[in-house]
Amino acid sequence: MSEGAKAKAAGSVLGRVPKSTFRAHIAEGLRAAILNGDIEPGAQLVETALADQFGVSRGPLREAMRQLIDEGLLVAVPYTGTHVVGLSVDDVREIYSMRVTLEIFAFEQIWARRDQSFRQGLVARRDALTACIDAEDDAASIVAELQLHGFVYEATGHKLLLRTWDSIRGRLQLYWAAHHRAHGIRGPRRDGHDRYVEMALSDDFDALKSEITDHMARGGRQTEDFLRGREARAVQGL
Amino acid sequence: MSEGAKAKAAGSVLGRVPKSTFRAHIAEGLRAAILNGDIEPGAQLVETALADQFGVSRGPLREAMRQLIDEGLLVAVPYTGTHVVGLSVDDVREIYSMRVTLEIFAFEQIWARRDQSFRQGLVARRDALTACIDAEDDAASIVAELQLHGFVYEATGHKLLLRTWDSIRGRLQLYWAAHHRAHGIRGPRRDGHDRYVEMALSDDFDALKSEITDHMARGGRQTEDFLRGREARAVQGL
DNA sequence: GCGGCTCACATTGTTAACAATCGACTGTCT
DNA sequence: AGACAGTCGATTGTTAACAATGTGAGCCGC
Repeated sequence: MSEGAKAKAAGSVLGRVPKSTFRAHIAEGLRAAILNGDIEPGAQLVETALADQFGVSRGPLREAMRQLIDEGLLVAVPYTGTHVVGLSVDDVREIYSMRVTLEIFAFEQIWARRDQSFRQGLVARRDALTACIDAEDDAASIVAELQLHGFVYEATGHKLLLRTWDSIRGRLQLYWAAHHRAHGIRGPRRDGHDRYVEMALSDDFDALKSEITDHMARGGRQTEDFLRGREARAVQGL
Repeated sequence: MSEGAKAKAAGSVLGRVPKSTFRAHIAEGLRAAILNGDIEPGAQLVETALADQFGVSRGPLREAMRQLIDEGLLVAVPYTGTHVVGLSVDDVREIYSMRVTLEIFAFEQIWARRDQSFRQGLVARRDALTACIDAEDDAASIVAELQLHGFVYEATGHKLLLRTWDSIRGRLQLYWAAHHRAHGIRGPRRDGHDRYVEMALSDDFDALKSEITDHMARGGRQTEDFLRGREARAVQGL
């Protein structure tokens, strides 16, 4: 994904050279498969089978898996196996509490530098998100919401902050995708983001801070409830 | 390092099984070599040479290098080479601004749960740090200071936060180690940390917040000054 | 003398075979 | 019947050879 961003920044007009390196393709494909739910949380990944499936050798595949491990989507224990990370309520709490802190920090960084292009970019992504919500396209709205929030992190120009957001985004998407697959409907509805963007463009930083806190509290509660229901159903199923 | 912590948690009395997996050893060795300055910032790392030096094949070595890349200590461009990350004042600013936010967040998380063991652990690490400073052992004091701050992150029990701290710690240590090698003396002297710990154990959260902000501002300024001097000297050297 | 081209070298990317380790099954002994 | 040791299969860790790519030197034509 950072490749795409780089290409766009450099001028996307000339059609993006393949740039080789299987590792990147495999990582992308695997990540998509996990977030799509083609591979369930907790499932084991066997290197030989995956290498066969992707049509490559185990070397590049292992490196791609290492990358997903660092992204927090996989967990590996030496000589025994690697699994897709499981879903837990604690993780959701950690993710959302972290998001509150990081996103307020992001706005602190950019607050005085919010220029026209920032406002336009934010509004454009808000509109894209509401369009997806109105079209009832859950998968697209997940991506759109991540891009809306991600835009703030990018706009700060804070590379370390953006890196940290990237390390969280994957797991957040994992939970949202699982929620979407289970219930079909998901996430705060459109007016929630309308208010968020409104505050982000206002001159009242404290109001934005409490809006972010509320926004995350709503999202976190929703995801936690989904998870608890899932756990209850799993116990019933046994 | 997480291995050591795990071994300690499991009971370090029985002398630590090698636990196999070259990858971890190599990563540890390489990281130490970089932080020691045996490999200078900006230097290129050649896989074959390193593999030869470590006495292993390129496979495990590549995976170890991938890990260091994810830690932000190396940068790689496909088919051309991988280098130790260079030192830049922007990075220092980012690291220290991030530290302010993360460390305040950490104390928010643990503030109401500061029990006896937390206080004792904090004081113990403060004492260890002052001992290293009094002994004028710079290398040890760098580690001690990282452990003092790291203890706060660990105490929160916030896995995602700890993970984020881990991703920053390496680069922070890189800058401190470079500073140490250049000047021989480094870091805020002991009373700075005395005050920090005092505030951390007090009941005035706002006072702690401003102490953290000041603490980081001092450290950041010091590191930035060192870097600017280094750059100036490099230009002069050309 | 200078710009572009070719070619060889250095380095990384990839592959397939081999070795080490873990988990479960089975058979035996008490 | 229960517990324990040995063994087998599955999976990951490791290795060395092979292929693809980028870089720079040297050469040629102008």
